[in-house]
Amino acid sequence: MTAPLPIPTNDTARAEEPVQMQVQVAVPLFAISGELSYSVPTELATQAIPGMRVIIPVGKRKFVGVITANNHISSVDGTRLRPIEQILDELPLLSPEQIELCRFVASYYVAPFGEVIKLCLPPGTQALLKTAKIGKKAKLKAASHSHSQHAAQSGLVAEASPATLSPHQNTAISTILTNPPGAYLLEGVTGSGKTQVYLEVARALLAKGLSSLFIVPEIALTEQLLARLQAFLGEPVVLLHSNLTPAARREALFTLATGNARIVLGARSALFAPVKNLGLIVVDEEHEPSFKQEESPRYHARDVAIYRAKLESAIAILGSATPSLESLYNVDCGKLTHLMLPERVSGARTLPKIEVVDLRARKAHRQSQREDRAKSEGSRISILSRPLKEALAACLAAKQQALLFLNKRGYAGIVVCDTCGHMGMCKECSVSLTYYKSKNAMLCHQCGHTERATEKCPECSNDTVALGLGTERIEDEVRALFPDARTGRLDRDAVRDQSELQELLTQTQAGLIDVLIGTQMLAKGHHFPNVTLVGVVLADTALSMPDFRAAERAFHTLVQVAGRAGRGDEPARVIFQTFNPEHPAIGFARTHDTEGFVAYEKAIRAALKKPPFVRSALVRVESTDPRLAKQLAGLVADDLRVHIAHTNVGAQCQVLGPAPAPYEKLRGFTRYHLFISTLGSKLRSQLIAHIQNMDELKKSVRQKRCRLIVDVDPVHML
DNA sequence: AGCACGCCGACT
DNA sequence: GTCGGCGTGCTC
Repeated sequence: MTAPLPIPTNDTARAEEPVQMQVQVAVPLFAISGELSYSVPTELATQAIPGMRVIIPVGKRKFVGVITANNHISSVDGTRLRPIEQILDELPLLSPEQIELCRFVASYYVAPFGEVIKLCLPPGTQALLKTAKIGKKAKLKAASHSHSQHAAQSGLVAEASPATLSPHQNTAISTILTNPPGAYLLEGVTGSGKTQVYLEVARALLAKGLSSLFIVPEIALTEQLLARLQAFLGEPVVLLHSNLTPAARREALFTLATGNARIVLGARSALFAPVKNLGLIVVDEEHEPSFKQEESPRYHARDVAIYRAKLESAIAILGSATPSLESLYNVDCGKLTHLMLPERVSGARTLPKIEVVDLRARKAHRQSQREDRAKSEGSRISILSRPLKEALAACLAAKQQALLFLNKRGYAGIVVCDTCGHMGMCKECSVSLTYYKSKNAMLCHQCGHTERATEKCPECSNDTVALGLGTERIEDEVRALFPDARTGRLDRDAVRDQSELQELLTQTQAGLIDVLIGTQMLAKGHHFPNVTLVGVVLADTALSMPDFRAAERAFHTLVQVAGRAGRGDEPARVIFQTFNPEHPAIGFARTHDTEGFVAYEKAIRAALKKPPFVRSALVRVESTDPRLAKQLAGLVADDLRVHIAHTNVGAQCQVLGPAPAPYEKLRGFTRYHLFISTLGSKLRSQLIAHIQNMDELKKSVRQKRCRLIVDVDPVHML
């Protein structure tokens, strides 16, 4: 075939040529990281608008893509392009701001653009189109209803404001509403009325015709906020989270895209929702690690929220009782305005007093422990200290409820032979198997592998012992100590889906459970008015994580768990059991001293050059071939260091590693990682681009001999 | 992810 | 001289 002849042109000649339209289309195809260009048949030219979905040919197959840009070209240039086949919408499904948001997320988090665009699309359409069938229902049509009609389609009536807002609440609300749209960190202890501030701001904006988007860390928390939003705003609220059926999700997106709802509540992915006239984005519990998506695109909802709010000239409010160091740093940089609600609203109790039980001191009470042991089921020393047991007894006697928190599932974390030391390990992951007494099984918390519990050592046939603590064991012990108490367990093993979770929460709130034992899930913002005792069985577990944020997370969790107590009328007690009573995360949590903890932790991060004082990225090489993973990670590190030396940026960055990841083996993949930190984000992008361009690495990735994972602003170091 | 292209050995 | 192996690279 001959090459197209270069056509001599000048502006006049070009202007006389027939003009044709060209569009850029984002294709949700894994290997295509950007957009592809297509010509638009003349009969469709006026209908092809950015934000609309189209069917386009790619190779021999057809896909649904999204038009991200359009421009006129000469028809001569256009002959090289394949034409789009069909336009699927009559109105853009994505706003220009949504497209720009996706562009930012794709470039900042180094994710394929098409993959990010998928976050905005209704389910189904992004898939490969074998036979291009898009139902009529799926089409976004120009028909629209007015808001007033819709609010009338529901019969909701807005509820009046509570008679009294605290002075601090009033100050926060007026600061937010009287200034040009800005980004705020709203810090307030549990019970200080943060939600009321969100509601008042949202209502004021609704009156101006502006929509609001509420993001919560997990689906379970949407329920209580949903009720308050509907009652207070008198508007239908669109729920958006990954648990929706495809049909429900589709309907939610189309309702929003056609401007038929103005209040959205959802989990992190709701940030990409097609909200019209956006006036406010609220990120509640902004310190929660679950706002970071742990698969591509690995975006952080809190940071994307700030970006989207800015893009749409909307207000952003990040709320927390225990703000992240990142947000406090952004306050120092002037990117966020700090608003405080320093006290609980009138009517709510003061924060509960927290007692720390030093588990080391129990050595002095060996004798009494032996007596306890004889009384309980004859096993090892009791997990519950005397003060916690006594508090539990008193709580139960008073017909009140108790929560026991332990961040470990199962009965015991390790099954070991006490003769030869053999330990039950997962064959696919470098972790020990967790013993479950109820299932008489051992299972891997990483990959789910399950095997029968071994009473005899597979190596030497002697007896094995189960060591360590888990929620299942706590429940066992509580039942043994208090046979009449009704216990419930709140963890991923006991509660498998949203409906089971809701049921357990309802039961607890109805007083059908006396002692609720659980993991993380227990700590989140649930409201338990009758809980007067919160026990943290072992505050140390979170501190031992191999992660520079371990102390911060431990502090957050402890404060949040403690905050579950004393939300009703009765005074409450909180007891932390620990082997490290003098650890700052525990000490500052004990006195609810966020400021003190932050000052302590900030100094450490600054000295160690860790986030939020530097920009970071975690680069991981994974392979089923352990040698290759190690070798490639080493190659990446060497190459990167040479590049840094050549470009003379050594003073502005740091490369740690390569090192085996904390879970060195996971689901059969051996994992090595590098931690990169830089002073600015531009240098970080450059270093990441350099890694992605390494020939040998690219080749191995292409041949599927390894995987490369780049996590920008990582939250978990695992 | 597919699918074509192209450069090597075994066959008619 | 031709068929087909799969390693490599592209998809507007």
